[in-house]
Amino acid sequence: MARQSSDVTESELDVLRVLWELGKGTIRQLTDRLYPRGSASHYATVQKLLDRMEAKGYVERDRSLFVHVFTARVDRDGLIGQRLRGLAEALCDGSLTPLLTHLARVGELSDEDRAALRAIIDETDDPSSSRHAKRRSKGGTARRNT
Amino acid sequence: MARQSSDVTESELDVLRVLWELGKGTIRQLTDRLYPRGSASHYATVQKLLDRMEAKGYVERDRSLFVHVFTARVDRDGLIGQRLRGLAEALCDGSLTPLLTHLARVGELSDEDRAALRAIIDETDDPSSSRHAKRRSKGGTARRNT
DNA sequence: GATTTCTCAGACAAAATGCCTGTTCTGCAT
DNA sequence: ATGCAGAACAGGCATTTTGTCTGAGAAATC
Repeated sequence: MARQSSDVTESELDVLRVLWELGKGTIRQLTDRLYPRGSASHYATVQKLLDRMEAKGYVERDRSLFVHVFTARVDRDGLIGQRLRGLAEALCDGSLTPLLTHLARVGELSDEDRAALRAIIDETDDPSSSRHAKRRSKGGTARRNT
Repeated sequence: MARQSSDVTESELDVLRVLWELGKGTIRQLTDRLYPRGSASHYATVQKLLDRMEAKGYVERDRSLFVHVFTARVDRDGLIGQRLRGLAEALCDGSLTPLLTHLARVGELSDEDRAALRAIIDETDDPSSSRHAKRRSKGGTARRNT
């Protein structure tokens, strides 16, 4: 009835952010960063968050030392991709294109953004085509939903 | 401690989808569509969902007739935008650009998609610039987060 | 050996979510 | 008019999530 528990929550995301920043860390290090002058409860809170994140596959735990060391198993871009895919699944029948066009249309783009975007499009383009070919082949490439 | 209740849930999204399809509808119509051969409980379920969606501002309720008629107050594109903005807020410091580049990079694009995207970029581009200007001004446009 | 620090297991309240049961009210047919 | 089908509304409930916290035990350090 409620959520299916596979997404990252806000507090878990806080932990991830610190992990991204530090590269890796123990529970204490993460706790100190998240709750300056934190109590023993906060330590346990972070621990529980890490437990759940490990279960969900978002962090890796190195148990070789007595003091466990945690590493992020997903980076920012990975999370972005995951959420975008979820969004596409929920609202666009699995296709990412509507999201892209929405952003291009409504997102405020700086000149740099536009230039970068054009570069990416050109780069991703079929290498056999010329750089700014407006339209090379008309049919063909089917949309994949996975 | 749980979610802040302003997002659309999965079941609510189901209701919205039917509303988008029909344009508008009574509770009974929506119930029939969502639960073919549904019982009285299903009717109440849909009603509760609509109540909550009205409270959140996602649907509008016409009380002028005895039988209330509901309309979606947000369309698919609106929801997409809302979620994209939330995503940007959570993961990209409010900037939509990383989402855009991610999609352009990883999203499978058909030739049509690419062409359409290029058209949008060109269209959104400052009219004073030439169509494929690689870089017109260097500084300038600040990124807005709202 | 004592103290500290860690891990681990479990409990807890608050909230969200989906579902269901009444109860009341309206409009219509008999 | 009166009874009845259907609608609105209010409230409750079970389940799950989420963030927090407690207590017990194991390991390390002094």
